[in-house]
Amino acid sequence: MNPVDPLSPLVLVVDDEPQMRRFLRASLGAHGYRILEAGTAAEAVMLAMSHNQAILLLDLGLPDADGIAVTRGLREWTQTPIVVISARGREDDKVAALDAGADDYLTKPFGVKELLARMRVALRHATPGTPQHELTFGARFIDLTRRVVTRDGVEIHLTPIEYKLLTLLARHAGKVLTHRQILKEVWGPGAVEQTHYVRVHMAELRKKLERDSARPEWLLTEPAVDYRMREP
Amino acid sequence: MNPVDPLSPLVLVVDDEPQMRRFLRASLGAHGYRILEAGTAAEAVMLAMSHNQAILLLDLGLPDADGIAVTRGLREWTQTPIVVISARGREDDKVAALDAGADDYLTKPFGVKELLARMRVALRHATPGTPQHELTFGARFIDLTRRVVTRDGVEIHLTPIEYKLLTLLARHAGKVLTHRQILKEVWGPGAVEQTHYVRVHMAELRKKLERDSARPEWLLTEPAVDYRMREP
DNA sequence: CGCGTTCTTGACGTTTTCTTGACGTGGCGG
DNA sequence: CCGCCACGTCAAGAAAACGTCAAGAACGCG
Repeated sequence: MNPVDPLSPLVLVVDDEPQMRRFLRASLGAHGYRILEAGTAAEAVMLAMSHNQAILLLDLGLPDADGIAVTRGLREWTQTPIVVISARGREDDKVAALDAGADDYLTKPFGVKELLARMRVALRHATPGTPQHELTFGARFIDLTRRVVTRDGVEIHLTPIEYKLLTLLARHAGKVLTHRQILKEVWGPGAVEQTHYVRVHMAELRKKLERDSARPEWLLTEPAVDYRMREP
Repeated sequence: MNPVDPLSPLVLVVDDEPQMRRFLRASLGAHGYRILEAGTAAEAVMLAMSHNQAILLLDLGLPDADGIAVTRGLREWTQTPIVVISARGREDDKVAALDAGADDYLTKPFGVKELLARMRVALRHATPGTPQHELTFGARFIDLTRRVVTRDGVEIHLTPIEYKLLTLLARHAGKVLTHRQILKEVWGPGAVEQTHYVRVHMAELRKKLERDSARPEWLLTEPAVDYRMREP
């Protein structure tokens, strides 16, 4: 799995020890996960709210709050799987964490392979039907897990290139992308000169997604540079 | 919770040691669970098919079959949570069991409180009130326990590969699956390049399941990506 | 061993998608 | 005002992907 593939699950790692974070970043990154890191409970909650991560790895020994309370707090508003990683191995700790809403509990030290296996379990539990990765633009939805795009509730068929192009722009919404960047990502590094490709396929995308393709609301042109998608 | 309340969760305990079963019967019974017991894999599968238990506690060291294989077999047709309880504590054993479809893995000896907590986690993961032993789409039914497919009430004979292909698509209804994913799941990781297989067998499936195989209503093609089953 | 079923493989026609070139439009500076 | 440049549009043909059929290999079973 490509590390920057938008379909690879986003993991929010919460641990105050930089060493542990480095370790997890390396291990998970090598297995195709995208990582988000937090060192405090406050940071963790903030990131959890602003990002649509697929799973959360939570250390209980945080400097600014009790991990059990953090878990309970998260469960008030999100169902993202939470795997607790803790140095505390007492049975009561496990029971408390699991009853607070955690989905699994691993005691340090643990094996990476077991962690990955338990993460896979947690990820496949994610209730089917609820997309973990969804992007919204106006009345348009991009369901990244199902690879389905809808507009006003109606499904829109996109060819592979159109879909790639759209997700690329959507992931970098608000940012201006140059021809070279787009061509490299969608067509591969060999086609960096074919600026024509982008124009043709962008036109096709606009026809399908914009109300009036002559006056685009979302897929905007940045003259002399290239394209940009409006932020939601 | 009243111990004899018919609404209390039914637990299928699979372990060949009578002592262990007695222990679990007592512990779980005291917490209001109803118990069903099996000492062999064959017994376990039979009971699992005839009863609608809420959760399954499975010992890996059974006399007549490998616990991993039992797990995999059960996962062909049921989504009942499976908590593995094993004396084997090696990381590879855990990974194998979890990847085979188990939802949790406890190493003997374990604390009852932890077991109960993990059972609560597994139970709250279970999709509320829907024991998925049957899939429906249109006038077609897939009975996963009996491995029988019907259309308009008439039974349809499917070859093993067709059945695998159909259940794969049906379980991921709505999601677009790439030919790589399909080939890996149905034919195994070695056949990832043989995109032809899918086309031929998909055609066969459509002939049997669709009214007009030229204009499929359920088994849809996603050009240049692969296939997708319409959601019910 | 012979039978029927299922799977693999190849060939070929059809459909969809991509590329490519021609041409139109509009802003901007000379 | 004109021409340049970058972008937008359209359509034709090439390329890739898909659907179908059928022959032969592999498999399981009596």
